[in-house]
Amino acid sequence: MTVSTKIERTAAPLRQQVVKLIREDILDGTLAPGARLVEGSLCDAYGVSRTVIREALRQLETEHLIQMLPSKGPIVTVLTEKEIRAIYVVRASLEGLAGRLFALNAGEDDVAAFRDLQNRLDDEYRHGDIDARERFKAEFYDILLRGGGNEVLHEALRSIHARIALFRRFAFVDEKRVELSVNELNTIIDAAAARDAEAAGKACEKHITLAGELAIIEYRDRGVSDIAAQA
Amino acid sequence: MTVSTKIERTAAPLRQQVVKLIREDILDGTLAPGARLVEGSLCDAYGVSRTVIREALRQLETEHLIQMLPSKGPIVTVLTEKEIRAIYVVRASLEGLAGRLFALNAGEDDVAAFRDLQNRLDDEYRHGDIDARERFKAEFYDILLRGGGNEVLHEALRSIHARIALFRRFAFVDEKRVELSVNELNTIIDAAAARDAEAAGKACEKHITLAGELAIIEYRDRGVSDIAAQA
DNA sequence: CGCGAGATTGTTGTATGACGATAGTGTGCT
DNA sequence: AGCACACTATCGTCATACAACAATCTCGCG
Repeated sequence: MTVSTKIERTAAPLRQQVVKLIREDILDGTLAPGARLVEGSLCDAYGVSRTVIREALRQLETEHLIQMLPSKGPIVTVLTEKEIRAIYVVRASLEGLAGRLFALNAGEDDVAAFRDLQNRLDDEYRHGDIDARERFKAEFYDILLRGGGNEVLHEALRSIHARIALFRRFAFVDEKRVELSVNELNTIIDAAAARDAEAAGKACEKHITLAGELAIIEYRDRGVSDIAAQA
Repeated sequence: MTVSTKIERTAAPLRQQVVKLIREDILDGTLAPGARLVEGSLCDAYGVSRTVIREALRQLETEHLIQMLPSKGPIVTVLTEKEIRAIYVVRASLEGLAGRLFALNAGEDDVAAFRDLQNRLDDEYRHGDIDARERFKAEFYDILLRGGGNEVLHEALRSIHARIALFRRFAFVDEKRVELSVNELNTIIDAAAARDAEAAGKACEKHITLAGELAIIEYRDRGVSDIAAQA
């Protein structure tokens, strides 16, 4: 159980802080897919009672970040190739919707934010390191979804992004993919700013469809499936 | 706390049975939007410990079926008009995807099941009572999503359907809407059986967009918002 | 020396009781 | 009547306990 920080007992439901910490540890790979989450260890690691841990696990389970093996306990979710494909299909569709909604509903300030982002694309994304790219992409989605004005979609995509966080990172590593991404992002922003809902939607969808194909390739190349075996 | 059944202490995690029971009580209106869910009462009602109840609440909260009011406790989620709109927009998009996926991926047996359903459309849906229509629609989605072969989409739509279960019922009440639905369902099934992904997708999407408009009208007509006021 | 039965351990599922914090409610005093 | 204060209801959290079950280890027996 090698886990990042302990918890500071300040304010806001403890369990939410715990959920956040565990989620972060899963998303950044500290807790690898297949890793067991033993309640007792988590109590020690985060310094809270089993009650809190268990409730946090319940939530993470509902978010599909962990799976309960019957009479064995929770493990970090191990995705199969089929599941990854399925997720990317849904994700592509939802992000297509996000693109359309932005074009339809975004305020001028959102468009301006997109344009600003576009200006920083070269510095921060093309020439940035992995973390910079990740931050950039987070900001991109922030603007895209805020502009779309659909909180339900926002939440749904947040959930989906979390489920495949490990694979999303791959896209930031492959330099060839980064070049493609830059073009795609430019296309999306241009279409969105031009209020061309159809084009923006298609561009977003295509962007994710390609990302999905890359994710599958990476999934096969790297021994991600090995991790599953250890379970 | 007027709640349906007690729990029989047999097998399968108690909390899952409790989640199921509470969920059913919410979906069928036994627990109305805005109703408070007091842990103690739930313990009595379902005959389990607070531990179990609290974990169940955590899950229902993540599913958005209940909301936690800070320092007040959980209530059955009260949807605003804006949220309903947002949900229907996402739902329309996802069901559009479901239609396309069915056309692309369904096996001949799925198509046959659809055709069979189509034959029963008149008897069971057009001339059925509300419960019959609800069952029919459930079967429709079962086939549609099974044929699409995307479990992630299946799950996402299951969740969305649960969130607006109360509004979905409206569609089964309005006779004029039922006639429209019959046509739409016929269109969907025809397109899906013809493997016309584009047409099937569009038909599914349109079906839900119309349903969403009806839901909003019903939401305004009936004093659904009154319930929110009591919170 | 190997193998299987039984003991031991690790972990979850569930229950119980306790306590502080907080918000709502009621009561009594002015 | 108005306001302050005590009381109550409820949640959040903790600690503890125990049964059920699986995995593992051990020891005795062939």
